[in-house]
Formats: sequence, C-alpha cells, structure tokens
Amino acid sequence: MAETHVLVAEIVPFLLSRGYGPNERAPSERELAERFGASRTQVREALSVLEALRLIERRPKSGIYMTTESASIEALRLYAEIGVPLSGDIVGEIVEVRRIQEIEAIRLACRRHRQENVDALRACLDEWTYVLEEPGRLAELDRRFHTGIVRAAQNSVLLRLVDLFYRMTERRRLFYFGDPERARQSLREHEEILTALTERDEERAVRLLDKHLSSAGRYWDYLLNGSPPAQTHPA
Amino acid sequence: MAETHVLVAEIVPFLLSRGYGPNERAPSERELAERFGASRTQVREALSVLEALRLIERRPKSGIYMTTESASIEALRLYAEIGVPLSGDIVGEIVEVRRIQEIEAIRLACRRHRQENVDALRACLDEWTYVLEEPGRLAELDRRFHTGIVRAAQNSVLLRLVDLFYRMTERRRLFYFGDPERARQSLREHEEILTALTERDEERAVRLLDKHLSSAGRYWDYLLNGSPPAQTHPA
DNA sequence: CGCTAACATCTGGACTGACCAGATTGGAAG
DNA sequence: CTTCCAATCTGGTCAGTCCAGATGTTAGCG
Repeated sequence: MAETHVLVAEIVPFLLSRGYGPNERAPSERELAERFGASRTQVREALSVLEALRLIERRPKSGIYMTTESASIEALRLYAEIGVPLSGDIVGEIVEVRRIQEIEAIRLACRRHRQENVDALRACLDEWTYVLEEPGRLAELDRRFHTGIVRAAQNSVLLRLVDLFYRMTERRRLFYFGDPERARQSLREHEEILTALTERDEERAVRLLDKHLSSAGRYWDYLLNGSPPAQTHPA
Repeated sequence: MAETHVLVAEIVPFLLSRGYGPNERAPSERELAERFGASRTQVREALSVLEALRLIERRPKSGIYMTTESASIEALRLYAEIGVPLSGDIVGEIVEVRRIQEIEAIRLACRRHRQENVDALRACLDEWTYVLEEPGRLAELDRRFHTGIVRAAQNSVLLRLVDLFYRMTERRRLFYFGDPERARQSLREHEEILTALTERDEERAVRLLDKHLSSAGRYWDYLLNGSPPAQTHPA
C-alpha cells in the first residue's frame, strides 16, 4: 500500500511538524509503522533514506534522533519535492547561491564553451516559441538552457550542483511560466545571453545573466509574500 | 553480519567495477543478496539509499537500472567515504567549485560577519598550535575554520554546500596535515585571512584565501600524481 | 533519604519465508 | 518469420522472530 517514496513524504512532514528538536528522540520504528499503517520493513527503508540525507541519525539499540543542522542539500530537494514549505529566509539563500553558481558558470563557459554547447542552447531557444502555452515544456526548456550553460563550463561537479538547484525549484518555475508573457520575456533575455556567450563576451554575459536571475528572484519573493506564508520550517 | 552501511560500501564498487553502463540492468536484489551474503531486506535498504542518491533507478517488476548522469552530489561524498577512487578530472572540478564557493563566501562574510563569527574563528586558530602533531584534530580545526567563514556569510544553504565538500575531501586533508610544517604554514595563512576578514577588507581577504586554496589544490594534484592513479571511475 | 545495583522493557539491526502483480522472455502455434 | 501465450523473473510489501545493547524502573543497601 505505502510505497517507500510515499512513506518518506508522510514521515518527513510528521517529524518536522511535531517539532522534534535537534538531538531529540523521535518515535520508534514500530510506533511509526503503526501510525502510518505500514510495515516496519517499509519504515526502515524510509528511515534509511532520511539517514542518507542526514535528516536523522539512528543509534543502534537506542532510537532515532533528529539531526542538528547537518542535513544534506539533497534534503532541501526532498522538501521541495514533497511540498514542505520553506521559509522565506531559506528561499532567499537558495536564490543567492544559485546566482553565485550560475554567474561563475557562465564566466567559465565563456572561456571554455565548444560549438556543440552553443548548438544545444540554440536548439533550446528555437523550440521555445513553439511551446509558449505549455508551462511544463517551458520549465523543462528553461532548465535545459541554464544547465546547458553550465555544461559549457565543462565542470560536471558544478553541473550537478546547478541541476540540483533546478530540481529544488521545479514547482516555482512551473508557476512562473504559467504566464506566456513572462515566457516571452525570458526568451528575449536568453537570446541576449546566448549571443554574449557565443561572442565570449564574459562581462556582458555576466551582466545579462545577473539581470535575468534577479528578475526571476524578485518574482519568487512576490510569490512568497503574495500567498499565505504557510507554516514554514527551519531547514 | 552485514550492516547496511557496509553493504552499500560493497555494492557500489561492485556496480561500478562491473562497468554496468547507463540504463543497463544490474543484478536482481535476490542475486545481490546471495552474492554479498546478506538478506534481501538489507540489500533493499542499501538500494533505497543508492536510489535516494540517484545512483540507480528501481523499476517495479522490472529491475535495477544504472543512472545515466543524474547522480547527486551526495554520491560523490559517498564515493569519498567508502574509498572509491575519483578520476583526476573530477578532483580538479571539485577543487574549482570549492574555490568558487569559498571565495564568494568570504566576500559575503566580509560584509555580514558578526562578532561571534570572528570569535569562533579566533578560537580555532588559538587551539591550532596545541595540536600541530595531531592530523585528525588539525583536519577538524581546518574544517571548522573554513566552514566558520561560510557561517559568517550568513547563508545556511551555502554552508551546507561547503560542508559537503569538506566531507568529500576529509581523507585528503588527513593526509595533508600529516606534515606539521604544512600545518604551521596553514595556520599562518589562516591568521592573515582572519585579519583581513575582521577588518572587512574584502579584496585582500579574497586574494589571501585564493592563494591559500591554490596551494592546497596543488598539493592534491601532487598526491594524485605521486600515488598510482589506481582504477578511476567516471562519476 | 540518597545512591547503587539488578532486572524488565524498549529499541534498532538483521533474517526468513511468503504472497502479489506486472514485466520479461522463451517457446509453441500459426 | 511472426504472433501470442504461459512460465518465469522481478521489485514491492508484509508478518513474525531473534538478538543484544541501551534505557528506565525498582528494590535494596548504606
């Protein structure tokens, strides 16, 4: 009945909502199993995932303890995926880090990009105009464009990081592209960025990308202030 | 007999060494269980961890498939933890990303740091001289110093990232601090960096940190070239 | 009353065997 | 050679059991 993935999505909010503080002992495996109507086997699989993400610590023969503040970045992706609301502070920090990563990535990309990278980015933008009414496709293309820049930076580790951040913010981008006008504006800015990148004009590319990211970032703030802040959890 | 953690450490190298390519089907749970002398329960727990790290994909009723290139950054930490050799390319990329993160972090730290942050860093360096002969303690203090800078940047997301990179390179730092002379040199550089940070002299702090990281980075290359390259896996 | 030692209970770790239903595959029928 | 169907394989899930160390409670002693 309860796929492991689903169980994780139920247990995490439960642990967060109960306000189990750092180093506090959570309910036992057996109790969690009963509470969520799953077998202990399933609970243990779910917990092993949470442990891998450093959200909990399992002490043999003792219990399950909430982790102080050593949770992995992947935990934030999990939160986003299962819909745990993030505090405005965290969202702001995510935007800031994302900006740092992408700015440095485009710097490297200007120096290292190859023809194939430019071609891939070009293909993204060519397809763009045909899917202006499809938020899902747009979010996908946007991800491909931005990660395409990072790919051009020829650093797979940086690519993984940026990719992770896009996974984190997938839902928000889906909202963002709900408005075709915003999609058109994004396309214009992407075109400018691609031109600068192709010409290896580092400073201009950085300036354009920075502006592009700032506008998107502002929109996120708006989303957060516009909708009820909801119950947020410190991450 | 087979702790889950240990099982993971056995299964990962196995899957990598067998050269199971992307989208290729790995041995079944039952076969893995037999091969490693563990129960299917344990194998499933281990696999759920690998799935959370996007190293594999489990398709119900079908099989276990190797992931193309979407593995999480946490996977790299896992590799480092269980001793999977990383290619020189990957190590270089890690060093590059780490540099980007820490440089930007110290910029932010110069603008945002509070007295408590400086105090914490001061405490690190004060303790340093007393443990010059203890590589373990030095590696720990080094981590505390560098993450302390990021903490001063007041961005918990960036902190998690840098922390992750330090987890990745723990072994290397242990080697590095095997030589007390290198420890002393590190201390001198840390002192200079802390001074610049305290005076909020952003450009000087960046310059000093950059130099500091470069010297360490060079040493990593040396380590890699000095010791047999071993069998490396593309990550 | 306070402290300690012994005991009953709880907890995570691990294993076994079984059942389910969809995916896969190999062989029989056309 | 193609089509189709049944045996087999695979991951998903569950119930029950055993183990040994951690925990907490209680009884006894000073």
